[in-house]
Amino acid sequence: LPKQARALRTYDRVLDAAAYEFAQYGYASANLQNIADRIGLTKGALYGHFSNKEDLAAALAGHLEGAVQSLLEEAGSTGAPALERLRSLLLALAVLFQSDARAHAALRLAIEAAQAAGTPVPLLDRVHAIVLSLVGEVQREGSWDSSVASRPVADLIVAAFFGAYWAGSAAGRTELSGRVGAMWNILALVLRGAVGR
Amino acid sequence: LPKQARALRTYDRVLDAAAYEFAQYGYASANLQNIADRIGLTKGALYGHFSNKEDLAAALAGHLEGAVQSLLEEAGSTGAPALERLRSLLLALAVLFQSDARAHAALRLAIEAAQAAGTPVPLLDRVHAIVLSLVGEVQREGSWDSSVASRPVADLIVAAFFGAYWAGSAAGRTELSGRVGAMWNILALVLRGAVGR
Amino acid sequence: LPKQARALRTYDRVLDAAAYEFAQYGYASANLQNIADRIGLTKGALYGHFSNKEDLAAALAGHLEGAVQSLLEEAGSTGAPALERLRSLLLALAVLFQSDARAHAALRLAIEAAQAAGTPVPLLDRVHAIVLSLVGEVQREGSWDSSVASRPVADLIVAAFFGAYWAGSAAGRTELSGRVGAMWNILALVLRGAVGR
Amino acid sequence: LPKQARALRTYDRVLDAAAYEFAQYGYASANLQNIADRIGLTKGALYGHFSNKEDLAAALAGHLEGAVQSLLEEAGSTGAPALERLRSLLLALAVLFQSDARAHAALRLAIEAAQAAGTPVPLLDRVHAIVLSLVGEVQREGSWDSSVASRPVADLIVAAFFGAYWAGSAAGRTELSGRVGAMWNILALVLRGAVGR
DNA sequence: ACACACGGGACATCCCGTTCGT
DNA sequence: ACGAACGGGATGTCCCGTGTGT
Repeated sequence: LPKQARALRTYDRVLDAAAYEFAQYGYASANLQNIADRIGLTKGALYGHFSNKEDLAAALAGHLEGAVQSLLEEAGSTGAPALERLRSLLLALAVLFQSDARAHAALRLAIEAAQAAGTPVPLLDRVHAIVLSLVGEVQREGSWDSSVASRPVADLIVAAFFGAYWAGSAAGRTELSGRVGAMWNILALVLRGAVGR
Repeated sequence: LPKQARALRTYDRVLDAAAYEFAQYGYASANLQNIADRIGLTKGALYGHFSNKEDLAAALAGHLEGAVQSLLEEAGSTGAPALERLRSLLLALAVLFQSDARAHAALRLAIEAAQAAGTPVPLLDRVHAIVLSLVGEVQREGSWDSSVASRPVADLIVAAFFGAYWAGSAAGRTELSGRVGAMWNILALVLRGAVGR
Repeated sequence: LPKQARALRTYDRVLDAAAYEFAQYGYASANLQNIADRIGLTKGALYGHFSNKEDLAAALAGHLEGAVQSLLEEAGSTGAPALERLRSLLLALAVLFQSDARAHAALRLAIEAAQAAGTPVPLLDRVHAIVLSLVGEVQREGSWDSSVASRPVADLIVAAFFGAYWAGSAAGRTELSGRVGAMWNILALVLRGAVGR
Repeated sequence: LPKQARALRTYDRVLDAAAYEFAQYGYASANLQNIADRIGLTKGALYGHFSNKEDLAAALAGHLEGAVQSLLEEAGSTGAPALERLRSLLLALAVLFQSDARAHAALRLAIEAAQAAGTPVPLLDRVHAIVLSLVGEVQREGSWDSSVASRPVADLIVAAFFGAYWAGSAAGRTELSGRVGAMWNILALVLRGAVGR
């Protein structure tokens, strides 16, 4: 673990540089030389902070894990109506992936790893489970039509938000949260409207 | 000529093997030796059909291009109500990416290339444009509420369908079209419901 | 496994070049570039024959293993007096390590590995066991004094012969078998002489 | 001064740590970080005492040089029968390499260097010369048969003792002097026995 | 036309030696 | 003076693309 103040800052700069590189090129094409160059370091200097390329990716994954964990816990609490917690969760995720380059990169790496291994993406599974649970609560609270199966609704929500992330990641991330907000309004409108029928 | 016939078959087998490799590992980590091994060929034989790795990817991209082109043209025709054409387009895309390994791989490669270049994915842009146009038509036809801005609706639809693709690609592609159909039902229900209010 | 005639020759040339490099510099300091240069190859070409540096060392070890195995089996047979078999074994080992560069290198690598791991050298243990057994036979046959403990005699023989190898390896290997022969004469003389007393 | 005293102690501890590392892994694979870790220092601190890796090895070599020099001078003196001086020299060398980790390491490094340079090991040459001289004296004193050529006898003795060192270094160095003593008894027995013929 | 071997180059890894800050 | 961070370079690994033989 780094002990000096400068080392902590360097560690962070390395992590950020790696995030941009991984997000742009993926794991295999990410170039440690580029990462070092981005912050004026040498490859040898990186080795003092991370023991190898995979370790860099793991650090990003840990960062994402922590950020998502707190959001999911917040969404699982009972302090607010389920509808509000669901909306907050989705917007918070949108803001996270838009503003936090490390989370952005870690998500890409997680998806790549899952595709290579032929396994589901753990993060998406967990988010889906929470969303599914919240949709059920919202329906029981009477805000949304209970006759609609909750699983397709959860599928739709998760797919839409992560799909927006992918589509938006190429188109420029600045507008992600705005578009996610607009999409949410549409969704909420129609799901609420379905109740009124 | 029989020689040409076998060559064509080999060409196709190479393309399929490359599709699976690219879909699983992405461009950079795809291994030409593995591709050759998948169909019992040697690397040297590959170069009789494709001049290099990029050429393989280009062939897959061309395949996807052709398949999508016909779907988009169909959606742009005027032979059916816009709502039906929109539904058909989305389901057809779902079936395409689920059943056609080459399209699946080409989509991943297109997204990777766009992310590396920092440009939008042309395919997604084109689909989005068509969907946006169709949503407008549906609204003008009175099937959906015209007071809702059509762009967020198109965003939602595109994001949801390609998001479902990504989420589903990890979770097993067999159920993709089923889930897409269910999601479509939800969307159509609520968008129609909004009209009824 | 290499299939073509040229490949077999190249494989052998690589093995020889590696033997000289490993024998001279040991495992860690052996340079694959040097090995390739010795036979006018590139490092990349080596990769077609050996998957990595350790694999090269393993091939040499396998070579030594086979050579020693046949010598030990010959020494364990019963076709000749034990004294003669013991003498033949030692001279054959001397000739082996003097004339076979691969065996020479493999022995050095085996010793290095054993030192790093803190374990005994399997090869030396096996030779010692055979020698100990043969010494016992020689004593029971009456050629050597039975009142002398056989273990120190075996220790002496093994130590002398492998020690001669080490001392001789630096001083030039050409005279190894000659010196070993002379040493053997001394040993046989005195051990036989002890009987006569 | 107390400062100097501590520095001397640290210097010694570094030397010991380096000895164990060099003895186990050889020069190339010895890791300065490991050496520092063994005694709770950092690499930077090492460079306060030694200017580089080679300097560390040179210090060990100097240590061995001094120890061997005194033994050889003792063996060259005329205060005792040659047979006794020869026996003492060999046992003293055995004890040295068994108990003194620095001497042990330095011997390995000396042998490695000689192998890399293609030159004989100076230490072994000097020991061999002394032993050869002593064997001649012993023969002239009438303790051993003069008709036996003294060079092979010296070869045998040197090879046996350094061979025992190598074989024993892997098998555990604790019993080295015991085995050397037993081997000496065998040698002395037979060489004396040869006289009796 | 295929199979195998080979050339070439890029990259991750690794560690020695130095330079900062404390 | 000690220790962490850093620079630099060498080397093993790996794979794409080309040749040579069958």
